[in-house]
Amino acid sequence: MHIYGRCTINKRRRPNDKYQRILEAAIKVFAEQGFFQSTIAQIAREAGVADGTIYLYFKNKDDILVQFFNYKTKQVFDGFRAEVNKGDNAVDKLRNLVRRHLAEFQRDRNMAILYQSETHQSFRMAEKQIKEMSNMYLDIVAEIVEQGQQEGMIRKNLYLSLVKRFILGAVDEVINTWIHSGGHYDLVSMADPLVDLFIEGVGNRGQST
Amino acid sequence: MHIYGRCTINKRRRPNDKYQRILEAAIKVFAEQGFFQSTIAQIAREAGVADGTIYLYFKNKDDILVQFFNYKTKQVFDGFRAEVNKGDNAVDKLRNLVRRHLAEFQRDRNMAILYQSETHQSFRMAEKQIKEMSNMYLDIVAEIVEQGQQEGMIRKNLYLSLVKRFILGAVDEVINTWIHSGGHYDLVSMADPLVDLFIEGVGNRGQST
Amino acid sequence: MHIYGRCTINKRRRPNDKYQRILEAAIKVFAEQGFFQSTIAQIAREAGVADGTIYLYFKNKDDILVQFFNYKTKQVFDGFRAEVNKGDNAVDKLRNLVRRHLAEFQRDRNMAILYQSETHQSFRMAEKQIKEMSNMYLDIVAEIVEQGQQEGMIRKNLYLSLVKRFILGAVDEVINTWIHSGGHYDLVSMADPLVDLFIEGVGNRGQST
Amino acid sequence: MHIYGRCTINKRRRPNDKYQRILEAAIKVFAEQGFFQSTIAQIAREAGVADGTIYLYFKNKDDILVQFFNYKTKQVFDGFRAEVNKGDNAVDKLRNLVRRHLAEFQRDRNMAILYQSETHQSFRMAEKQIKEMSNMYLDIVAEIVEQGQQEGMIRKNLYLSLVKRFILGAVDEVINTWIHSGGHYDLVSMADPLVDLFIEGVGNRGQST
DNA sequence: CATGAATGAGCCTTCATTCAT
DNA sequence: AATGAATGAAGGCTCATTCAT
Repeated sequence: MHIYGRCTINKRRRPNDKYQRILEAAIKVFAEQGFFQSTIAQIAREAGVADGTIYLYFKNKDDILVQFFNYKTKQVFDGFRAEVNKGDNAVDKLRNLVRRHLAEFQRDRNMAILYQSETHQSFRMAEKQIKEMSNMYLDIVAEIVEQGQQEGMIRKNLYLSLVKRFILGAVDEVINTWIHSGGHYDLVSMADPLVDLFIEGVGNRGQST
Repeated sequence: MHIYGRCTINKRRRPNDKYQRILEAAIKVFAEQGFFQSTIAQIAREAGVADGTIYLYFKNKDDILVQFFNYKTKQVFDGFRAEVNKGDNAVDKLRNLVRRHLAEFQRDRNMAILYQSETHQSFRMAEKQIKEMSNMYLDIVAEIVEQGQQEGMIRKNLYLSLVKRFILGAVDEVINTWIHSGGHYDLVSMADPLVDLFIEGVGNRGQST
Repeated sequence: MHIYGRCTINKRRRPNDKYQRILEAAIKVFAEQGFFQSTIAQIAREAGVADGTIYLYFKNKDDILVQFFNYKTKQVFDGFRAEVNKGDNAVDKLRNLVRRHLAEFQRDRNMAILYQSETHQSFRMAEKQIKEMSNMYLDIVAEIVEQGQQEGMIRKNLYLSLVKRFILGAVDEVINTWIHSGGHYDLVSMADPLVDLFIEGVGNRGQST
Repeated sequence: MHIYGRCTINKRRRPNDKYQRILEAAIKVFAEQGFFQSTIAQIAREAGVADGTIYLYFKNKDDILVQFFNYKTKQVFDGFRAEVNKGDNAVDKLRNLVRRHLAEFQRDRNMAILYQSETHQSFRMAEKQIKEMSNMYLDIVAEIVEQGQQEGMIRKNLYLSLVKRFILGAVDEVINTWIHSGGHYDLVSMADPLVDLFIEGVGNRGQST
């Protein structure tokens, strides 16, 4: 009995470990070579397991990508809302969102790379998950903007759904550039200037030059 | 006599025709299924030629993608500069750029899809071409911004390289959303509101709410 | 305990088995159709494995040929030296060499065919291995001849490097003829008459006719 | 009648030129890369004609090889007989044969390479032609040997069919070595020492060392 | 006669997935 | 649970051959 107890403890921990290891390994390999150019064998080697073992934790290759969005990315995006709520006003909240977004993607570069790649495909493996996450993000932005409008910090004559994309797109591209430049500079420091651009735009409002 | 005239016309057009037909077919197939999930056989069928014929015009599968950037996309981007120059001031120029950008990508949706996909990969087939084109775009934006600063329409305390990404990213995301929503609305109509956001931001500058 | 012993035996034999089976199958197919006209599918069918399995044991099609020379042929040629050493004098040694040569090639007709084919190509897949083996053979012959010269059984006014080719060539051709005639007569019985020709030549030395 | 005469002259010369050019080009390409690794396109380029033109003169790729044996090689071998007949006695004739053999193969190295390759294949494209030519050669040798036996220069207790292979094989191997060494030395100078070996063998006939 | 663009059958090789151990 | 050998379908690419010009 106590013999099996030991096993059970191991079983609940170990497999989970292995799930994590495989997922992380896959993210790394996918990030480096792209999903279709990565092989199960490469992921297995990176994870230090046998090829077949992967199929004990994932239905198939596609499923790894789905799990990436379901588990890894979801977690990150869920953190956004909490972070946003720490802000007092709309601008603070937006700043928190952008800062956290950049921070998380900087913290896990492989995730950042894979996320950027897969969300910009035409035929997306995890369409549902991506749409969901993207919508969550856009909803947060929408809420912030609407709150800001009520607070008087954000103007009202805005095409809201465009504003959402405008903000997400800018952040995305900042990340994308960071990725393709090798990721050697600090991404978070872009947050404040970026939010400033969102709020103020580039226009000169009548001040002297 | 005039009989032969007809023939000559045909003869000079044919080879070019086939290159074009294959390239267009490939762009369509790539756009629909992604580069790696597309097969030479599919492209050939779409183009109405035999599989082997493709290799008379392209070195290999990868080369088709490179040619896409070298030929199709390059042409589009080259048109941007001319369009920009038609503008009188910086804001006009920016508006022209964004409008043309959206118009071209709307005009050729498959190109838009493929361009968006491939430029956001981590391992990019046509890295050189993409970098070149991206830089050209960013240079144009930079020139516009600098001109705007001299004209007094754009404020001077700006992190220029961030502004470039900010603008490109927003446009990119607008296109991306349009693509994933099925491309059933007018993309060009987003140009003016978008440029407005670039210039004015979303902030409320002290007017009454 | 002894239970595992059985398993170990099986486990250690299996992989080797498949390597052998594929190699033998390949030799047979190559012998029958020639290297370039043979397909991986044919070899796989002959070996009773799937096409892909071949690539678990061989890098590619060319590698099978290289392994043939590295493994199969090398082994045969290594046996020559031992056989030669059993002879007392030079003529005995030569006789042993030729006899063993013919015997081995007769014993494995497919090997004989493949060896003859590939060593006479202009562009040889396994150039290095072939050169090495050929040189080993010629060296053996040279040693025999030199010993024979010291023993006084072989005359001294000889162009040694020509003698080597003279002997190897004659043996080769005897094998070649045997192959192309269907291999239905005894090859080894040619050894003694052949060595007699090497030693005595065809000339009539003044004896009465 | 005379009408056709004119045409015949033209027709028989011009096409013949091209036929020759293609055949020579093919021999060169085959010699360099082997039959199966050579392409019609390579041959066409080497001959300075279009791919399709080759099919006006040859039925297919295989046919080029057949024509090589039918035309090129046949011609060379036919010359052997005439050369042999110039000899007075058997040994002279043998010397003439070997000398001419080596001379012809030295004169056209590509022919030599191709001939050696193809005659040693197991599955031979031009089996009939090769057998025929080989037999012609062996017949000549047989005649010489028999004549020599009558003349008393060649001993009678010989296994004739073995002697034939013995001689052909030695010459073949001398050529083969010459080919694989780069063909930079004089092949014909091997003729006399080689014939000496045929006649005298390597044995020491009782003379003091 | 000559051309060379077009064809499409065929082959090598990869790799996701399975399953006996 | 874990393994990794085995599978075989699928795809990129080549090239002998044809045929309209």
